[in-house]
Amino acid sequence: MKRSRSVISRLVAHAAASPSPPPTDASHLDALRLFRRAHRRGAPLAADAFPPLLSACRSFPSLGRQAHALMVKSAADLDPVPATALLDVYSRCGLLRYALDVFDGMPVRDSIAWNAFISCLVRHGLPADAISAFRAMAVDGGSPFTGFTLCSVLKACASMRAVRLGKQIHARVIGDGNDSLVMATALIDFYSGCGMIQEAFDVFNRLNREKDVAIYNALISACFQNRRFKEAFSVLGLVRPNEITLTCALSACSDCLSLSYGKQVHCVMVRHGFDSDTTLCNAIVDMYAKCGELTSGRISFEQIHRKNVVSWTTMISAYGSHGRGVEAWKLFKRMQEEEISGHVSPNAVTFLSVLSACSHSGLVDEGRECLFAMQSKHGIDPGPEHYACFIYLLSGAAMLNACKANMDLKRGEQMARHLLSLDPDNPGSYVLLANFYAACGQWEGAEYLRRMMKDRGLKKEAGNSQLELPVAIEI
DNA sequence: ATAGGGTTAG
Repeated sequence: MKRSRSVISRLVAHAAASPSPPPTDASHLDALRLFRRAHRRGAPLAADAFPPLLSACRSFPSLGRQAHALMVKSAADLDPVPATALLDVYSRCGLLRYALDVFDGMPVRDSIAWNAFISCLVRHGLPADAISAFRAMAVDGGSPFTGFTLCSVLKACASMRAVRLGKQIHARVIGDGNDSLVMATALIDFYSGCGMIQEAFDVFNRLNREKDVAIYNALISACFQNRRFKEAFSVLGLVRPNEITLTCALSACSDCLSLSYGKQVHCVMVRHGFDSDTTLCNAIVDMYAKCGELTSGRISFEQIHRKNVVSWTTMISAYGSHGRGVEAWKLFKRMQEEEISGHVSPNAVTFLSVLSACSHSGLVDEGRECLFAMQSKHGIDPGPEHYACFIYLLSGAAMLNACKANMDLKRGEQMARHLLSLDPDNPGSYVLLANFYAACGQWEGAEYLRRMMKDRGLKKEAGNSQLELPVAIEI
């Protein structure tokens, strides 16, 4: 018996969909409150109540578990429609294990269930498993491939560089007469990922329908990924840009160090009022920093309304690569202070950026503190890259000390000069080099450096030795 | 109920 849509389903769907296109955390919360009220009054739980409820759970991952429990109680977990919605919630919340369990427990799997499963594997960086699932889907029968399937598998092919399979899919797409924009965009992205830029252009040019901004963005991004800057900029001129277009353009400006073009993109962004898009703002900060305008980067960073992890990490690594380790460290500290109100926690990349910044400035104690804090305070296990960075930091510090102890003037000078070129405005670097000369008995060199410091108006603050290196190394 | 284009490190 096919019942008409339950009241609870309609109510929740309505709340989740308002304001119309993009559901927000607030509208999801409204939907959840509505559901709870109806549920407490004893409204019957039909299977069709769950998909809209589960959409609302995307903003509150822990509730997905409770919805799952209700589904088991009402046997809705055996129905492929709500089960697929549940799988998708777990997938989007990063709960891979739960998502796989849902798929395993489904007695009936239609194409959409398979598609959601494959998409989940791709999203979690398991392209080989996604391709295996794709083959299993073919064997399974009764659940034919759809355009959704092929789009997800193309993404897996790009990360696996599975050119043969990707081309087979392309052939099938042509055979099916599927010339949708989404499919063409996925194909462009696939060819781009495999370094086949000409094939990407061919897909674009052979498409006989009106193109949208997403497919232009895919082509522009394809050009940049394959370092075809000239073509990228000429394609850019053909489209009315959105936030994503500008983000692509900015990462290219960072790559080819084109400050003048980057500034123009910044102007376009302001003119379009795109300044609330955090991803785009992050790209602006990065562009200024990579093009040498650290101060402009910092100003843009401060202006970001809703800073996320990437905003903070970008600014920290900007300081790091400019040899401003102390500034990077201060910003990292400030990030943790604002964490309480702003809910922005550092991630593994943030810690690597901090470690890297410390290593470029010889901040051994700070680096060590960072490495320990990531485990004990934030529960993130350091990966090999974190240890490698920390070892590099220790060895750099040990090296200069060794040069000093062995009076290895030539090697020590090389290293100290490198330090100076990284950080010419940091008085600590001059003092370090001067002390190194003094330790080696090169008094003229020491005097020369102190004079140079004075001429450049740099003063070393007493008791604030930024680059003091430890005598003994201990971990 | 499922699919396309974007930012951070090394």
